[in-house]
Amino acid sequence: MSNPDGNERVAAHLTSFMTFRLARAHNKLNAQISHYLKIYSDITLVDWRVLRLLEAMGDTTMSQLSRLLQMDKGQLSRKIRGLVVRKLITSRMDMVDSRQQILRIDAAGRDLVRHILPKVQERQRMLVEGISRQELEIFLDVLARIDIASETRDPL
Amino acid sequence: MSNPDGNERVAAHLTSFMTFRLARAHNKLNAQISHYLKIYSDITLVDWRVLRLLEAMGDTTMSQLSRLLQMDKGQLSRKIRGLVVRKLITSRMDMVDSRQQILRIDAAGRDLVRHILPKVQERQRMLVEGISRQELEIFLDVLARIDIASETRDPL
DNA sequence: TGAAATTGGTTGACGTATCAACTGTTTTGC
DNA sequence: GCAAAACAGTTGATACGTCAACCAATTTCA
Repeated sequence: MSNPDGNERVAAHLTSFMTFRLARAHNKLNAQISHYLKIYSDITLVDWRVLRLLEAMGDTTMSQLSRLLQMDKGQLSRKIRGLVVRKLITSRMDMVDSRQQILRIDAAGRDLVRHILPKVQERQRMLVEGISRQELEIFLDVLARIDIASETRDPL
Repeated sequence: MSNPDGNERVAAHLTSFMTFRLARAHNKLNAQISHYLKIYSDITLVDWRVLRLLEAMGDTTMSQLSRLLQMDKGQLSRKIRGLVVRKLITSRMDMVDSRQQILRIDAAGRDLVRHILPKVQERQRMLVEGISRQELEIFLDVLARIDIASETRDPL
């Protein structure tokens, strides 16, 4: 890894504030999409992600959602209850493993997703406007690798 | 480890959505760095970012930090107060514009940054291990463009 | 088989983020 | 030069995220 031509130094410079920039972009993206969701519905960003996942995946469980969304299971538990109360999703006990419950999106939830999705996709399109496919692929690839690398919690 | 059934496969397709992936990576990175900060100090992630910025920028103001961190000014106000109380930074009134106050990192704050920074940089290095310089440059460039694009709040 | 460990989910406590209202200060524009 | 607008920062209400304790069901393995 050590490189006499200063590549490492340059890389160090590049990566300084990398997570900082990522956090910044993330915050702005969240603020933007929350704003849109507020205009077009009365659901929050997390609600949206849960509904979107349930719509795409079909039946699933809380712990699976928790892993996918990389979200606290306690918080998710409360969010799920809210969605059930609002009749956007349903929850029934799993007959095989009675610890878990099977979540399914309801007709109303599906309607909501289908109403909002085009607008979200349009925003998505605007975000990546002017970015080439190749650049986007590299971006997503690097992001995925960072995602994986951020799993280790070994002391440094 | 969870075995990849059909649901996971569909979910993998769904997570190809960029903001979703970005949020996920962001959450994992935050959890990881907060964990490290807890081990090596008693400051939070936001505290760290403020100190790091102040150390790198020299004197600045709250509103400038708010813009840079893309963070709520109210919350920042409370965080700043905490840092001042702990004598990690100082705050004095701007003689030219008495609305604002000038923030500066204190010796103790600087020491803290210098103590933690090497460990943060080491983690940073681990994160980007195996990613070429060119890929990194593209990644950061795309990130910057997404950051800019996420500013618009025009109705879709 | 049965004790110990793991897993799915709930709840409470507490810190943090967000939104809005508010004070005081400076700038803008007629 | 003055009223209106914009700006810097503070505070309060409330929603959200995080951590840890906990219960019940299931799996592990000596």
